[in-house]
Amino acid sequence: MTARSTITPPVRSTYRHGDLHRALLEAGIELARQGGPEAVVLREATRRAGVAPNAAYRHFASREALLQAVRAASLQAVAAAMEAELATLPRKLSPADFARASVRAVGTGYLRFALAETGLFRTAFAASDKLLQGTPELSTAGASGLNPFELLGAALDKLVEAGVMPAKRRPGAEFLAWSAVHGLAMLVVDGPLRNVIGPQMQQVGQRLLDMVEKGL
Amino acid sequence: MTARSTITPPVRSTYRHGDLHRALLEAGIELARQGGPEAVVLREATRRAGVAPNAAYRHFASREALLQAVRAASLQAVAAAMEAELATLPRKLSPADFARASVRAVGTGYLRFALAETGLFRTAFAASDKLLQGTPELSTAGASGLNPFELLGAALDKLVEAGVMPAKRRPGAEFLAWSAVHGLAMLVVDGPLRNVIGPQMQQVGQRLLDMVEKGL
DNA sequence: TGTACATCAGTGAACGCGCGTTCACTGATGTAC
DNA sequence: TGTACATCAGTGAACGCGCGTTCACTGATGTAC
Repeated sequence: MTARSTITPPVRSTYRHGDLHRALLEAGIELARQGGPEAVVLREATRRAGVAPNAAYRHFASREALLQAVRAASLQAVAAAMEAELATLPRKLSPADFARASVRAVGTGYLRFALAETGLFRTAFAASDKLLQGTPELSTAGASGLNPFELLGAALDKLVEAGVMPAKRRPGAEFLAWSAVHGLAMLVVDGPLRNVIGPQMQQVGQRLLDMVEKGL
Repeated sequence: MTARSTITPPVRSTYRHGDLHRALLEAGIELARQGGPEAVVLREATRRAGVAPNAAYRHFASREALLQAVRAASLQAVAAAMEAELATLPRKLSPADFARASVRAVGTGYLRFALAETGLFRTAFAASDKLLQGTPELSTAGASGLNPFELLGAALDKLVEAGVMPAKRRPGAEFLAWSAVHGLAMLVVDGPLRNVIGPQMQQVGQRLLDMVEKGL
């Protein structure tokens, strides 16, 4: 999938690199962007940073640790995409409309991100051997301080506050909305609908959000 | 994840294996069952069949070809799970209720399979390097002769026939229903909800199907 | 019915690949005196 | 202000691993005569 780097690494005049931690992380993010989580390869990251393979171990305990860091950055990027979509909402909506539009914006941001940054999307939400136990998975926030899951939760809360959604249906509603949007993203990005949908994606996405809005 | 085989391979008295094609396929399915698509490793399959590694090439052109065969078998198993669920429906429902129950059964079968056979589920719906172009992906049918996608389509057709769903909303409805169910499956099976949901899975699944039913 | 021979399933050995990781090291930095 | 020295970031070489795949082969089968 992603080829080994053939780029001449940045020549360094100093013995110390200066900011190898950051350089490795950025190389890792670039690898994930192009090839998803399995493309995050320690040796390739060091190659791109212009450094011996084992130098990475001064900054990351293992390949898995680097991957975790890349994953965290990916989640942050998902949150940012959602926030960007939320920021486009007109100010002068009624509370009910604003709440509805917020939920849509969160979903639209998610789908947009999945299509635009497939590799990072897959990295953000792929299974990790590491965190099999413990739950602080989604713990990386965007500018608002909220992670993707929390952004969705906040939008759903508005729905209740505005009286659009009965409070008794609120608990667990994140899982339902998230499932719908996540499923479409996975089918298109990584699954059997890669070639089926495509141009109609925008439209299908909006219909899906209609379904969620009506069905919640 | 899945360890190399330490099992003594079945001792063979004949020079010819007899049915190596089938043996390799079954070994591949077992590997996928335990570890998903990336666990389908040619050498391990030959080890389990008690045969030299290169013997596989008499029956499969490449590792990718074996993986395709395993994928086809996995899809067939998904279809079978759906059919099993459909078979439990009471006969004496009204057409409308039967149609609604059929859609639910298809979804329930999908979710059940994803939970019970995680590895096969992931294998069935993972991206393949091979079929990046061309669309005959889901072309493996269950006993009814329909593949999972077609089973869902048939259930939705019944919804229209019974007058539960307006015909104009029918086109593309597969994508919406499938997305919802697929998303929940992926989040739970391979994603960040692995540890969050779990016991409540049954209940969340039914609420999700409520949402789909109402939202379509 | 018996035998030569083509066919082809499975073997043994080897290839090159790239990976993660460990070891003992070297060289620059910056701090204590 | 100058110097000894501890610290620690990066190096060079090597390890073992398991993989997919290719090569020239060997042995059993079954078909043609």
